[in-house]
Amino acid sequence: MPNPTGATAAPLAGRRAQAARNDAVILEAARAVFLDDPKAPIAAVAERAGVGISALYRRYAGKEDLLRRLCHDGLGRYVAQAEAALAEPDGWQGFGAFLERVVDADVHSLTVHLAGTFTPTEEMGRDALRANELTVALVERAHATGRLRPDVVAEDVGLLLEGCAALRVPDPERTRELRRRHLAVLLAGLAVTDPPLPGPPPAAGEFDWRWRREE
Amino acid sequence: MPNPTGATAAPLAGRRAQAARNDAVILEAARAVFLDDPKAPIAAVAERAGVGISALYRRYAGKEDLLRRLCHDGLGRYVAQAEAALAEPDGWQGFGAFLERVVDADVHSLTVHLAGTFTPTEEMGRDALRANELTVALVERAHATGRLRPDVVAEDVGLLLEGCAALRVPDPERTRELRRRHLAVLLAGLAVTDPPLPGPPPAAGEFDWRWRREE
DNA sequence: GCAGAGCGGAACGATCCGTTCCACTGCTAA
DNA sequence: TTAGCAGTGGAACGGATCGTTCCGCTCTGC
Repeated sequence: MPNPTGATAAPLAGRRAQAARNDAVILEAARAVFLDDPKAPIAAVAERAGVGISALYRRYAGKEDLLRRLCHDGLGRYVAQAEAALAEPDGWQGFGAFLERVVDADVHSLTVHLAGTFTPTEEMGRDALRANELTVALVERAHATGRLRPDVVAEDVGLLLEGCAALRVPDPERTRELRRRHLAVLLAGLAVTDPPLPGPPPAAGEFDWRWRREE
Repeated sequence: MPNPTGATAAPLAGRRAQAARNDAVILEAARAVFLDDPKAPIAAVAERAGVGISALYRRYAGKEDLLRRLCHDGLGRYVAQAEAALAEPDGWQGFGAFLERVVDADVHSLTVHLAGTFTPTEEMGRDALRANELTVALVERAHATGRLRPDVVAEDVGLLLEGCAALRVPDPERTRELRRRHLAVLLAGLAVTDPPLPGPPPAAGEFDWRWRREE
């Protein structure tokens, strides 16, 4: 195959420009591939991006490095969405909109499902902590509106997201629709009702086991 | 193998007894292992059962055969639970109890998550069809009570189960508790409320793609 | 022109895993 | 008592997968 990059530089580009373009293309491809299957081979990323494997290894020290970057990005998105939600005037609506956006962007698959496949950096730990704080604030604010049933805790958010992220059909757009439907049921169930939830609520750190280094 | 000499009949002893015991032990181990990880190696099953690999291959033609058996078992459980639920007097309570039992027994992981890893038999097709019919009947009956929001369809059940089955922590007992909590939220959300669910409901067969042979 | 950045993709080595195979054990039937 | 064999444990094999390296090529920036 003599033709190098699939992305033909129509007018003028130069090797440097192509490299810069590949930066984005590869990252996007990696996101799509690992979102679909967290254990996908790295070759799949290269193929999806339309580049060779070398282009990948020029940018990342290895698979773990790429995964770490992806996961960190996801964490950043989560934090950004949470901050945006906290800026909304209505606490309950902000809470719902936050969940919807996170589910839509499949941020959960980028963070939790990728965790454990690499050794986390300190900065990621800090970001994870910040994400946690923001989630707590989000739930607190929702509680303040009186619309959220009182026995819901911040850690429940992880449960909801995990449940939504599990829904998956071959068509991505349809997946998004089904997840929204599921989330709508969940949100309806989270609104104030009479009977309290059964069992002790998820404790802090109970969903962190994927992050812990053990085997 | 008939039992010729009237000496012993009830308490099988010796090699025969071990074999009979292994039948159950292996099946149970397989269930536990593949429930935890649908792609687990077959050696893990043998190890968990405390037997050699030969003991496994004496009973099943191969991995696919074992998986098929396990999945078929799960399908049977689903059908049995559905039939039991249909026998309950209250349609809404029966619906909820059915979901709870299916989630508790992790039947979903045994059926849907194992599908696609083997070529299904005709009988499994028939059972799957029957499971579908029962689910429809269950939802219909729940609707008849007026407690279930009208825009919920039978295929939504798959969504709920998928969402619950996705919840998982290292401790199985805790996993069960968290799933119950999640299910309680979902059930609360399924009760009658004002706003209709967004998007078209999941269509029939939309979740069958795992069953289809394609790649 | 030319040095080298950037790239494609074959090749390599390390696992991993399903399956087969063989030696061994201790019932069971004669 | 003993020959035969059902039942078993586990090493060994062969195929597949995948991360990573490496080599030769192209084209750019100077």
